[in-house]
Amino acid sequence: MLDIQFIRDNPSLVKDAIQKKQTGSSDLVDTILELDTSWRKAVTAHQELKTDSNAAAKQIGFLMKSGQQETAQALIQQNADMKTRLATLEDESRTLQVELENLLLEVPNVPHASVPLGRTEEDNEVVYEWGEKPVFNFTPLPHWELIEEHGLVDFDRGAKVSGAGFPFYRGLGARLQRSLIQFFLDSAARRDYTEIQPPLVINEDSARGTGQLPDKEDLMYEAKRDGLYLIPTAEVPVTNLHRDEIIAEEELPIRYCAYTPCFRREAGSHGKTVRGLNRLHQFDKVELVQFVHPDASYEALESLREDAEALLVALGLPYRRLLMSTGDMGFTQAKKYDLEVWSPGQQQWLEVSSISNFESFQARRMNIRYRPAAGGKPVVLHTLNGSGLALPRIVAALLEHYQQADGSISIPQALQPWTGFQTIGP
RNA sequence: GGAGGGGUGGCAGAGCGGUUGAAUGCACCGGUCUUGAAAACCGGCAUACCUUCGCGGGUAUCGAGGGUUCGAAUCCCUCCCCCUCCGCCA
Repeated sequence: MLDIQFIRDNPSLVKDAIQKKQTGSSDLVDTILELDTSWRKAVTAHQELKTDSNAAAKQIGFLMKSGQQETAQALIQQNADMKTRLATLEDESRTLQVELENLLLEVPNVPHASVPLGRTEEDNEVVYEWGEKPVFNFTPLPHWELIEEHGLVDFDRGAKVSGAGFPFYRGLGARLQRSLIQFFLDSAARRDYTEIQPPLVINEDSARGTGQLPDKEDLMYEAKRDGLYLIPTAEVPVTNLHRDEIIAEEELPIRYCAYTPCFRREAGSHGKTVRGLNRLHQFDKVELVQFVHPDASYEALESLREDAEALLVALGLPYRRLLMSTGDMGFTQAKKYDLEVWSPGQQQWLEVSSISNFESFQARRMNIRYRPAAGGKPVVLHTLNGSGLALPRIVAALLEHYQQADGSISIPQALQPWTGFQTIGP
């Protein structure tokens, strides 16, 4: 969420952000400012009365101790109505505060100046493209046919055992995916990310911290009985790792990588875009997360992006980088890139990474601050994250990209040290 | 899951109904002393919010929430977490 002080100082900027992000009416800002004024009035009134009552209590204590019971009793009588008046004022200010906080959660992050204005995904800008789309002297198959042919993933039995979108990977399919995970993690380690194995379930506070709650509860599987959610991405537990902490400035930047399965309900997804490995309820992902000094977050965004792109380059998979427009970038991000890999068997781009700078938006919700080395008050830091990378679509693109005329699939050289095999098939 | 013990500032650890945001020690920062350092001594050292042009003033916070009371870190209730023992278990 945004700092209330920032909204007080820059109401038109915030209104503008709401319009650009298409998250609702910018009247919200006026409502918030009015509420803020009445809240502050109520707080002041309550605190002033509380000052009086504290003074009276102190006085009574003093009288009691010095044996002046009667004077003390008189004072108690005199302030008999204090309690109810206090309770009324407290209720009032608390109600206003809760109302205000709820509205603050509805205000989206302000997009960075470099983000293109847009309404839909059509308005995202392709800012970079790498690699050549492969040319085949045969018709390339989509990955689900290659998978079927080589017995790499079993969708039907997954559907029997768990449901659609919960496949079994088997044999070389399982080994290929595991090798990719290992490759991604090892690459991250070389780039100074500390590996984390986080919990795969999170409590409500954590879901709120990264912005899954309120509003996006439909995204997550819920273990109602225990008040827990299955993680939709490692971003949630890993970013919450430092919730409610004050970090020494010298420790920044903090960089974490984590491999986890991710669980998403994906309610309402159907059709050919969800065929095969394109969209699953459970999928693997290596996530990169950074906690950085506010002055360094845009630099960090570019380096995080490079960390992800280096993986695609190493695998030799053609990809493009999209700079997301204001209308398509999401509620919590200030700036976001998507990386899409080319799927020759489907003749379409597949999103395999999403790389975002949240500035202080998440960190303020989570109350993550750093203590300036020069001394002074703690300052809210900046958080970023990006996939490095999401597995199933990489597997899909890799199978399709490296399929051979004889039906076999070759493994890119860079990956072979991890797989231990050079081909799948024939 | 059962029984018991406990959660206090960066850490350790007092306080167990009144003037306590909280003794003391350690750590940290500044100063005195010293050629320099150590030691010793002196001083400082939580967070959030409200208010003020500013100095400052105020409110809240002793795991979380609620209650009793003129007054709660201290008493009561609920929940969370940690430790010990028992049970179960990869």
